[in-house]
Amino acid sequence: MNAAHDIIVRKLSDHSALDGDDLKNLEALVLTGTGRTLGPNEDFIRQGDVPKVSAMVMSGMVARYHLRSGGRRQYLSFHIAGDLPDAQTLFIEKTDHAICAIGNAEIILIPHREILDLLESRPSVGFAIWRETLIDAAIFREAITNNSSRAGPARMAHLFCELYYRARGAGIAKPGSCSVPLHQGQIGETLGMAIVTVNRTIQSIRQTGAMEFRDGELTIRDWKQLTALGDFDPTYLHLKRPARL
Amino acid sequence: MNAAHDIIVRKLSDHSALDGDDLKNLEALVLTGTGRTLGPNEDFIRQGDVPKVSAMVMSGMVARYHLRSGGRRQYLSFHIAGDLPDAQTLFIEKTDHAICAIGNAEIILIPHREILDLLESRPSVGFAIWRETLIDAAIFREAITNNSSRAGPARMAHLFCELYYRARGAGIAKPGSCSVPLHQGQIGETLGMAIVTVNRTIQSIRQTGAMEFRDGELTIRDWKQLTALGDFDPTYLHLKRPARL
DNA sequence: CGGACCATTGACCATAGTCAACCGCCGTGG
DNA sequence: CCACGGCGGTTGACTATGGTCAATGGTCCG
Repeated sequence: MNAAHDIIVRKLSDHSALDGDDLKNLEALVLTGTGRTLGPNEDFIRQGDVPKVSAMVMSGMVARYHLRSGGRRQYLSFHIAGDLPDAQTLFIEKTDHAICAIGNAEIILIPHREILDLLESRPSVGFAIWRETLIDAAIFREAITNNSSRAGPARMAHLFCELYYRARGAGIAKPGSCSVPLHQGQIGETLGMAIVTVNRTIQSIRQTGAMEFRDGELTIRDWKQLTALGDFDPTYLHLKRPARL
Repeated sequence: MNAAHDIIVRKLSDHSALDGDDLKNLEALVLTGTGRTLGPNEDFIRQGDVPKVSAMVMSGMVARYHLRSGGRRQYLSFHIAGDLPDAQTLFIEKTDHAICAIGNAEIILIPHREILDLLESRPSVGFAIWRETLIDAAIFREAITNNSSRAGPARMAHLFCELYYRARGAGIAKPGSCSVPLHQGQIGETLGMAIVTVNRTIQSIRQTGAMEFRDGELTIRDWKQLTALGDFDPTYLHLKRPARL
């Protein structure tokens, strides 16, 4: 695993112009963080919490989700190495959604106080983090469109396209495959589909030869076909350097 | 109509602590803006644009939407007086969604240059605008949950609850009603429902006596019943002062 | 070996989509 | 002034996608 400062520097300089002093301050910032290892399904933020720290994902995958009255979960987004899944707690006190690990994950927790101090002294670092939260919002918007206007197979294909593309961008994908440690039930709670429908839809896509998904591993067999099926256009991810695919 | 600086001061001080100098600078900021009047369905940002200004809504309603390949629209959010529907263009160059007016609307357009200068000189104003964009993101998250996990009537009730609650918060609702100049087809493109289903769902809710929706006017007949039907909890809107209902 | 959990399959059902027609209103133009 | 056309809303009949219910198999772990 890379060191924390490598991960965040890579992530933020991917889309923002940061000078040497900015980077030095960023490295100092992550040193103030404390590591934490999470097991599958373990929450580290619950709905209603008022956190005093924000997390950066070091390895594995974490997810944000709403807990509906009645107990149903709705997964909202997934986050991989370099992501800041709860940057919004800097300025929104009471969290309106929970965050848990999907599979095993490692995060570091950085005190809000340290981040806020850095925002005041180095505005360009603040703008870079702000931009991160804006890209998050773009991903949420795409999820609205995906879950509201695409039929089952396209909806699922789009999700897998996004996860693979982002894993590529983060440099944690193997050639033609990446880790997606989701269960079929969780995919259903992401796409708004019943678990049986998830199962059947995965099989129907598998039969087209576009991809495989099994045992937490996503394998791309035909990227062009998969993106066509999912109507996937990565513009909304706002990755400056397009991932090699 | 109120003056622009009244609207933005009201909006931002609703959830952020701004001192007298901050407010003075905000008022100066909106003076640099130019007004624009929009007709129904008129775009003022198109997908792929690289705008040099950001808008604040003065009156009426504007909407963000995705244009899918094939021409289908997916509405993502609606914005009323005081909202900043394209603040994200400050830090994300290429817009990934379009914005249009719903009904007649008035906006003012403020140059990015002026806003960015203010962010550097008055960080707390920047934080307030940042928080605005984070609340936007919370609304997007709720839309994911709404459109993905609620059945037709609940989904529609939730949308109307949000629109009324926000209109209340912005001070532009009448007692028990507010303007929602959407057509049934647009509601379908918001909730991911076919237009016939929208029509039937509106009628079924109307029959419960919870609300009326007709000719662009939303009338609340039984707020408690409507919120129960829509499973509506306004926490995610992060309005400090709860709107009177 | 038993139980828990996840994936898979089958049979049936319900919600919501498609297709099509009609109504009422309004603005335009003959 | 009235006829026409367009648009939004409404209704009906039919269809299909996807949900519910239920049972089975496989794997891992205690």
